[in-house]
Parts: sequence; C-alpha cells; structure tokens
Amino acid sequence: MKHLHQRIRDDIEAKIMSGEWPPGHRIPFEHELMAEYGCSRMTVNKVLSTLAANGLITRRRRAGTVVAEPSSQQAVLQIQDFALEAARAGVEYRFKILSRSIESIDAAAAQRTGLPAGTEMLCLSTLHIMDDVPQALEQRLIDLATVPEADKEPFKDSPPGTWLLRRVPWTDAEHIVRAVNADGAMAKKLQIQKGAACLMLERRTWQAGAFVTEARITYPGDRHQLVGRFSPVA
Amino acid sequence: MKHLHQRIRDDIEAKIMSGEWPPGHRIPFEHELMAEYGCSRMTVNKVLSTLAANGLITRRRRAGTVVAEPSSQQAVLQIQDFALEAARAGVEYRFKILSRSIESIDAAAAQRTGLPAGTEMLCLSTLHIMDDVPQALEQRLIDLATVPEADKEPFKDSPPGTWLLRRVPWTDAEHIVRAVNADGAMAKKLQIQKGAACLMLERRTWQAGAFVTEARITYPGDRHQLVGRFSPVA
DNA sequence: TTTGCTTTTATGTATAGACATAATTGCAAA
DNA sequence: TTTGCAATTATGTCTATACATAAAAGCAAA
Repeated sequence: MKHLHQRIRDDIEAKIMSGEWPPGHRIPFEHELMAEYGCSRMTVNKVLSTLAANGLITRRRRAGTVVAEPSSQQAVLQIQDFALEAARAGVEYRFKILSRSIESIDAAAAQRTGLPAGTEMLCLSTLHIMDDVPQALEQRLIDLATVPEADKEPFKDSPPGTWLLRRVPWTDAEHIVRAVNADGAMAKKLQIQKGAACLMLERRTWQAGAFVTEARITYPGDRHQLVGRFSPVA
Repeated sequence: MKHLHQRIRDDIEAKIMSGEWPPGHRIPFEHELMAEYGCSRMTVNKVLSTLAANGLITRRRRAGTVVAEPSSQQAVLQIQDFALEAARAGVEYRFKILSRSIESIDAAAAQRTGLPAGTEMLCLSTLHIMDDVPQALEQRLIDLATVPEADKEPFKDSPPGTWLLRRVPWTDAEHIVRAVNADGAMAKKLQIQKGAACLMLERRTWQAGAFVTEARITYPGDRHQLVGRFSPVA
C-alpha cells in the first residue's frame, strides 16, 4: 500500500485534472480531509502546502483552499502532462494518435539512447490539441524491453506521455531544446506556416539506468516559450 | 523576526549560492541543524525536504544530505560565458560591440523588469564571434542605478556578460527561451538566411531584489541547442 | 575472499497537540 | 448608514515523539 500522503495527493490531482474540480472550486477544509482519510491535520497540511507550492491550488487563511485559476506561464520544461496543464489553464484538451508502429531503431537513435541498433521500439506520433487548435506534435519511442505492456495499450484515455508517467516514473532525464523551421508535413499537422520557427524539446528518460522513452515534442514558436527560474551554483 | 523555517532555508541557500558549500558538500545532519537552531527535527526536515524537491540538495537515507550537482542550471549557465565556452572548445573567440547608448526604458521593458518606465539603462548590442563565424547576437540592458560603474566601462577585454558576472554576482534570474524567425537585420549580422529559426534566450537577473540586467541572446538554430539534465519534481 | 547476517544510522512518514496569524463575519456604537 | 471592534475560523508554523525503511558498515561463517 502506498503512503497516505501520496494517495491524498493523487486523489486531489485527479479531481482537478478530470475537471471535476474546476478552477475556483473550493477544496475540502483540512479538517474535512483529515476526517475523510482518518489522519492528522499535519499530513493533510503537508500535501496541500506542496500542491500550493506547485501552483495547482491557492490557499488563503480563513477563506480556505481553492483550485488555482489558470496561470499564465508554466515552465514548459517541467510539463510532463498535457492534460494536467490544460486543466490548470482551463482549456479543453484532446489528443490524436497520428501513427503507430513497432520498429527497429536506426543507428542515430541507437547513439542517442545508448541502446544497440535494432532494438525494437514502439513508435508513436501524437498531436496535442487544445481548444481545437493543434499545440504540439509529439514523436515518441518507447522501449518495449522496459515497458512491455505499452504494446497492448490502446492510448484511448490518456496520451502516451501521461500513461507512461503513471506507469514508469523516471529517475533521470536528458533534455535538448532546439529551434527548427517547420517542414511541410509538420506545418500541415500543426496548422502553421511552412518555415515557421518552432521550439523542439527532445527528452529522453531512464529509470534506474534502464532506458524508458524518447519524446520529441515540437511547439509552434509563436505560441510557446520555455520559462524557468534558476539560481547560480558555483 | 522571521520564521525559523525561512531562516534555516535562507542560511543554507546562501551557503550553496556563495560557493561556500560546493556541489557534493555534505550538509549537516538533521540532528545537527536541530541543535544549531534549537528546534525540532520536523522543522529541519521540512526545510530540507523542500530544498530537495527544488533540486538544490540531494538526500539519501543513511548517507545523509549533500549539495546537488548542477543540473538544470548548467543548461543555461553553460552558454553564459562565451569566452569560457570557446576556450573549452578550443576555438578562437572575439566579440564586437555593435552599438552603445543610454536610454530611458519603454513601457514594455518596464513591465518586464518591474522598474518604473523612464529608468535610465545602458543599452548594448554585442556580436559574439568564434573562429570568425558570428555565433550569437546579444542585446543587453544594464541598470545604471545598480551598476553605475558600467557607464565608464569600455568593454574592451571582456564582453558585457562576462564583465557583469564578475562584478555583480546575481542571486535570482528569470529565463525565457523562444524560437523566432530571424528578421532581415538579425540575419545579416549573424550571416544566416532571413527566416532561419533561431533560439532566443532572454535572461533577467537580480541581486538581492535589485534589478541588474536583461540580456536577449539570439543563436542560429542550426548551430546551437540547450542541453540540460533534470530530475522529476516531487 | 566472498557471501550472508546483524547492527547502526539518517532520513521518511506520521501523530496529536499547541499557539500564531490573517481574513471574514457579525455585532455594536457613532 | 457607516465605522470600528470582537469573535470566529482556516491556515501557518512548530514541538515532541514514534515507528518505518534504506543503506552503509561491521562482523562472522563458508
């Protein structure tokens, strides 16, 4: 059995993600959650404090806790989950699997992932759509040796990224951010001009040394930017 | 008097940022901090847990707590100092100041920096060149209220970024990364095709709350990328 | 030397209670 | 009606304690 702390957190996140608790919705008071889960207030408080620190909820003394209003800019590098982000921003989200196949990786992919060439991977191309506007094109490889159950997953309810994140939490990731000019095929899918500048985020993740997945996500440059806060480290 | 929790946090962050505790340095055990600050372990634990969630420190059972290796920071910091990067890569580096003036900032810049419109800033446009190929165009604002000596600096030996970093170490920074199509002027300076996708890194830095500088650095997308390692956010 | 066990230790999670603080609500006086 | 004070209430911070757990270290048997 999982830790209570995680269970409470998952429950609340799920309610917000599903839209059951829209932005502005009042979250049960600490003493209510405390009764519901049969735990101490400190436990509930730590969960809610963490969620507040992550910007998912807003807390005010006396007034209580509510689901946070759509925030303007999120650090895209931390965005793992389009559905959650969309819920947070208060927009309708859906996705479309454009293609799906199992292929042996080529030399370039082998180099990138550190796996032998010829390893079989599930290849998925997914379009992420918010408010009927294509927002990102995702090209993903999933290592079937690490995640064999992906082979049978239809990806009906959740897009590959969300599904994977729930199934295989990653411990290490490598990110590369590039600027690219959209080629014809990409421009058509994203409904942008051919040649338009796009941000391409390439992310490879590992779990305890085992390769999990590679995602190359392309965002139209006129609508997306990465935002981050950093502190200098010597 | 501030909350103890915040004081402990500030102390540790200061030690890490100043370099007094470099990456890998062991942080005092919870019971040591507990004795030092005369508080309970829970208080110390919450501080350290938060810092760990933010990626500043790494905790392992039994082994203790250490300052985290630079990860996400490196992505952006890596390309902060062109001279250093060039030396590391073994290429010849030089820079050229294209323009220099003192101007009152407009409304948009005021919005971005949080300063009143009309504040006087030193405006510099710098081209970074490696092996005789333009690699980046830097457009920089320096707050003369915070760094008055910049006014008299000729920027002969070091480009503005390097000079500033040595003079005014920053404590907070905001980064934005965009993909943009190069316009005519920019393409000419960088010797690339008009419309070519470029990475634009916008960085604003503060020192102890005082605004220091804003830099907008544009890199041709075919030659540059950001690389970073990240860990999942708790 | 290697393997397997036990101990030690530092962090992880959780509890029950206490007082502080900010903000709303309601009541009362001007 | 408006202003101002007091009560209420939900969150914020903190304590002291307890047991769980992962990992390193030490020890002993094969």
